[in-house]
Amino acid sequence: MKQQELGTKKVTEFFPTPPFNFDATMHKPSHFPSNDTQWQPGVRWQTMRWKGNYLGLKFEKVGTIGKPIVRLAIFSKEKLTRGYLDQLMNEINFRYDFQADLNEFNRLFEKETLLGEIINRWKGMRVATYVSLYEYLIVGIVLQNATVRRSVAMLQNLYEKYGVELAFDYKVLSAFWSPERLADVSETELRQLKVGYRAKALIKVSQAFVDGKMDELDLRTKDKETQRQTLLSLYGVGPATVGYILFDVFKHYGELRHISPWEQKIYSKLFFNKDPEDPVPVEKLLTFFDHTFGIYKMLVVHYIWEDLFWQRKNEQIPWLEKLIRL
DNA sequence: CATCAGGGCCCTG
DNA sequence: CAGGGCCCTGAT
Repeated sequence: MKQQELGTKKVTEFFPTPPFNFDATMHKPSHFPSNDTQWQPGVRWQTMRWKGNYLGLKFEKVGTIGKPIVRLAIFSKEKLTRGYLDQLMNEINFRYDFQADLNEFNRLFEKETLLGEIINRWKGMRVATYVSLYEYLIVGIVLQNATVRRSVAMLQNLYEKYGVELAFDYKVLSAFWSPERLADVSETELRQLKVGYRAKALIKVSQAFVDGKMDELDLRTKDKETQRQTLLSLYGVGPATVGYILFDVFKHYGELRHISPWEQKIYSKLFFNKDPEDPVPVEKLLTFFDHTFGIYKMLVVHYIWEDLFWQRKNEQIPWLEKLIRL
């Protein structure tokens, strides 16, 4: 892997809408580990490839939940222009959902007996996506039909062959390749990285970004169903992957219409205290979420989901361990 | 040892 | 619209 030294540093600040929970926004314990990021309480490091530049980001918690400030150190090879920085800050505001208004959401659910407790515990948590749409698609594809261990290995292999290592703030973290880099490689070459039949999808998705068929900023201006159809037109991208993207990347808090078997078991346990061996039918779960949580249904699920995985960091949850295919 | 489903999706009939 | 196949791997 090539390495780049990011010696230039520029510090700036964000003012998220209150209430804002730094750690719950900047670290999602349910995500699988990858070498492009690192977190400790109050600090998150992240690599970023944006508009042709490689960047190292270091976010730090400065303010409080009620008066939030996020300090961001941006590391780059060359000095960045004012215009570039302004657009970068807009992009980060969007990806990390810093300007979200969750007042109505909080008001609607904070009084509920069990849910309210969870929402209050993580009050101000945002739907943060740390990568671009293209990069999220790559992650989505390596997740398909694989164990966590295998997905981690696939992404690692791809990083080693096509990615870049960025050295900044005394750390070395991996960063993504450009879509151009993958668009013309052979399927055989990719298959050597143990991605299996996903090779074809990785190439075709890359090509869609290169020839402009897929454009993240343009898609953001479209409505949800147009976004869905556009994403579904990508080879190797189906309803499951698109569901995650509409929520995580495009911030549709009510997007939930696909539930995979392991998620079904977890929801059955959490919401109905049903044994994973005998889960609630998916159709019933979907109707329940829709009727109870409406336009916020996936956001509610996200709070409960992350709460569960935060617990898992501290204590063993035996029934959960069985459902996570490591 | 074999078989099978899977943190899906495509293609066929 | 149902069902088989696909890279692999872990479970049975």
